[in-house]
Amino acid sequence: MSKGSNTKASIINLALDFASRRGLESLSFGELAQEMKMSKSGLFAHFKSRENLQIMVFQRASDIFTEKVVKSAVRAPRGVPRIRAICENWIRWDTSGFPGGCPIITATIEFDDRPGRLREHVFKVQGEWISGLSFAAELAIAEGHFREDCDTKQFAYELYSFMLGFHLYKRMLNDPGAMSKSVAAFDDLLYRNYSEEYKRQLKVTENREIYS
Amino acid sequence: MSKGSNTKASIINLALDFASRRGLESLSFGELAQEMKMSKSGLFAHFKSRENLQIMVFQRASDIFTEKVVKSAVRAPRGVPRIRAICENWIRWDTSGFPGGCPIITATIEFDDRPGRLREHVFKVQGEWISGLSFAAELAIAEGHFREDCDTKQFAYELYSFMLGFHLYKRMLNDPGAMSKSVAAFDDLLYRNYSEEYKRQLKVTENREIYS
DNA sequence: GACCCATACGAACGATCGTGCTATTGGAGC
DNA sequence: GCTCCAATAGCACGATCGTTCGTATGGGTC
Repeated sequence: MSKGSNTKASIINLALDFASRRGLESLSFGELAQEMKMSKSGLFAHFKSRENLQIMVFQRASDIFTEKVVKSAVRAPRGVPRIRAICENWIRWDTSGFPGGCPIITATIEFDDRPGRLREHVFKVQGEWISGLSFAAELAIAEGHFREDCDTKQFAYELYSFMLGFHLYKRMLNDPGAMSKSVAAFDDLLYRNYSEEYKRQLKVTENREIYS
Repeated sequence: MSKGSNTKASIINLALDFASRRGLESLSFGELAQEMKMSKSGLFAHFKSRENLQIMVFQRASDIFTEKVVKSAVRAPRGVPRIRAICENWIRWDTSGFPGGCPIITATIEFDDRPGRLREHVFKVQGEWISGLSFAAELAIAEGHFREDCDTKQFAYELYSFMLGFHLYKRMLNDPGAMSKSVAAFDDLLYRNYSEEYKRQLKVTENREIYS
């Protein structure tokens, strides 16, 4: 632990910042060493190979993702509140925390046609995330928030698509309306899947708020 | 024209295949020269710099896009038919034609945080495309196909998001249901924006078909 | 036939790449 | 205080990178 692991963690965090901006393929030992003010070979010794470095950096990204987006959302009650928490956490994740936005999206586009260990990692993380979104929708059905006939896989696809759209509007187009467009899309997607019962509950709550 | 321009066009087409798989940053004169069976310096002479090569390759991608997706769709009648044509053309564009799928998406993620001439090109192309989607929705309103209160910019955002989702599901996840999920999402998005009048017309047509 | 200019080639440059090998260090455990 | 081992440094390697330069070549124009 201590010394060695500390610098290793620092290196990975630094590399993660680079990767979020210019991708995992842009990582080089030389550049990282210069930024870390240490020798290239000393830095290299921590990873044994470039591919290992890339994998560890991506692993770190997905760990932070699990912590900040998934685990944090699981604290919210099952059903719609949890799904809303997922959306909020995800937007925050892509907006702040990384200079270049969600490094997982970047890695996905980067490696979708590059066979190898890294692609397998990305594939796995993406698959689990999408399964998680579907599962959250299943829970929403179980809670009576979503319609019984809600297609949870379709829901996951549409929700994730809007997240990708946000990333594009925010990072490439610098659209100041990126957030409001995404929120509107999220809201509408949720509403389309609400059960009649849940809509009724919402109306009651609304009225209570209005007339209280 | 003739000799020189021919080889130059061949180089760009070859580079475009590479770029669709591994991105514009992965292009190197050495590799291209080897594949083209010509000298590195001979190939270099056509472009003067690597950045020029990347820009010309991206320009070529957007030219093909305009031809195969935009111009082809404009031949369809204004309104919903044209929007449907856009969706179909786009899916075909991302599915076939390039070994690694839409090179514009790849370039967008790659350069969204790399200031420079290339980023400006990508920004411009993306902006025009999204404006085009909004405009198609405006025409649909004018034709009476879409509701008067349709938010065309929101429509463009959602439509483009589903395209990004398709790219992800198809290329990274290899989901065989990518196409059906996208078509379902497109259909639903359109339906949500239909005017009452257009829905009525559709029902009549449906009935005619059923009872004819 | 002479000339010209676009096209391509070969060789070389400095830089950087990933990756080995061999010291040197410096702190923890005895 | 000594020993040991993990952490870091130094140096070198072959490869590839983008780019430059000088030179051939060969088809089109006078």
